[in-house]
Amino acid sequence: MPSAFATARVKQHADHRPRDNTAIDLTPLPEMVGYALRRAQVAAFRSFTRAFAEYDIRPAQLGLLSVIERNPGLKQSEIGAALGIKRTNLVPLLDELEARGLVDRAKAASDRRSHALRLTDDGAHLLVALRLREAVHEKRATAALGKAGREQLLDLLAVVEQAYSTDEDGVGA
Amino acid sequence: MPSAFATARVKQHADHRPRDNTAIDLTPLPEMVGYALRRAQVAAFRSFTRAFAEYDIRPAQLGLLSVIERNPGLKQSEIGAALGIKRTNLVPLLDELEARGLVDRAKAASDRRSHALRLTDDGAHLLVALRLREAVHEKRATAALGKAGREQLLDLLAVVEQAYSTDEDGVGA
DNA sequence: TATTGTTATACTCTATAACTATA
DNA sequence: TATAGTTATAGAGTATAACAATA
Repeated sequence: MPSAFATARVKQHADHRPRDNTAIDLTPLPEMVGYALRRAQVAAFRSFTRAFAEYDIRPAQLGLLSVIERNPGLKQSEIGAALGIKRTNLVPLLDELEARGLVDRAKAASDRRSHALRLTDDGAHLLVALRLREAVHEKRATAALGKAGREQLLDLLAVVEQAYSTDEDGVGA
Repeated sequence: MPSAFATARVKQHADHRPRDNTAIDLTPLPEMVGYALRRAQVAAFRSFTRAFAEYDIRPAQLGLLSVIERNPGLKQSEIGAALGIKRTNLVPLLDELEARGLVDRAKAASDRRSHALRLTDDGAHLLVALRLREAVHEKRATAALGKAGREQLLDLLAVVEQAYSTDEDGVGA
């Protein structure tokens, strides 16, 4: 998709946003940030699944492999906190990566309760391939958004995440 | 959160985006659109859950009630297509709304295979309250993003959804 | 034959409670 | 007592296959 087209659309506002041709009135859903986030996230997830089908890797798994490589020896609880995954849900994720021979759980010498996580050689090699595929996949977004649009989106998403996280009861003071 | 602060952050680029103080290197996850989408969407979902806890309403349910009100008499398959919900998964969702007396499934006269969906009076009344709460909840995003930032985000999300949907194998041509 | 709604089922993500072994 | 990892379990979203009633 040509970048010029994408750039033009980025400058559109609500009135010019693409409308459904289904004749079904979705008002006010398309104007809700949460709804738009959900639609985009589901589309991105499906695209990811297709792109990484040959490796049988899901987004959370790529995230784990990536963080473990950049931070070898980290404890499970630390990685879970960094990625927003509860330690209880991290267990089966790591079980699978370990069973596939991609990650190694070693008893830490300093604190024998915890595990020091590292990639195996297989894991490191696979991650190289995954990163290449990731770069191609990411270009999908960049091609449609434009470089500046993509950066802007990342900034706006960080603001939204922050706004909805700092939120005690969900409806403000 | 003051809008001036939000606007300032919107203009930041990758290098100035808020960094983790966990000392854990997440590179390159924060630069991936899919990862940022996921983080923001989960935060928005949790915020929604808190905001609508007293009504016991989830995002998908608000979407259904909203679309049914604006398009009374629609078939399940039509609503499912409009909201991106498979008809098989729509069944338990509508079952619950019907059991709570919010939605009515009537046999359509024209095609007796299908159901004409309508809100009950209770459903219509509840939706009024839900819309008020929704407006308050949505202000969270607007306050953090600014009006222009929010519109920009909606535009960018529409582009991303489109880009990842038009995508056959997830990695481009 | 095709479509509408349905049932049954499976997998993933998220969540809470309680256990174990260490600290 | 508190923490790290684990187990068990439950709820919700998404997915496919197959069935009955109707078109």
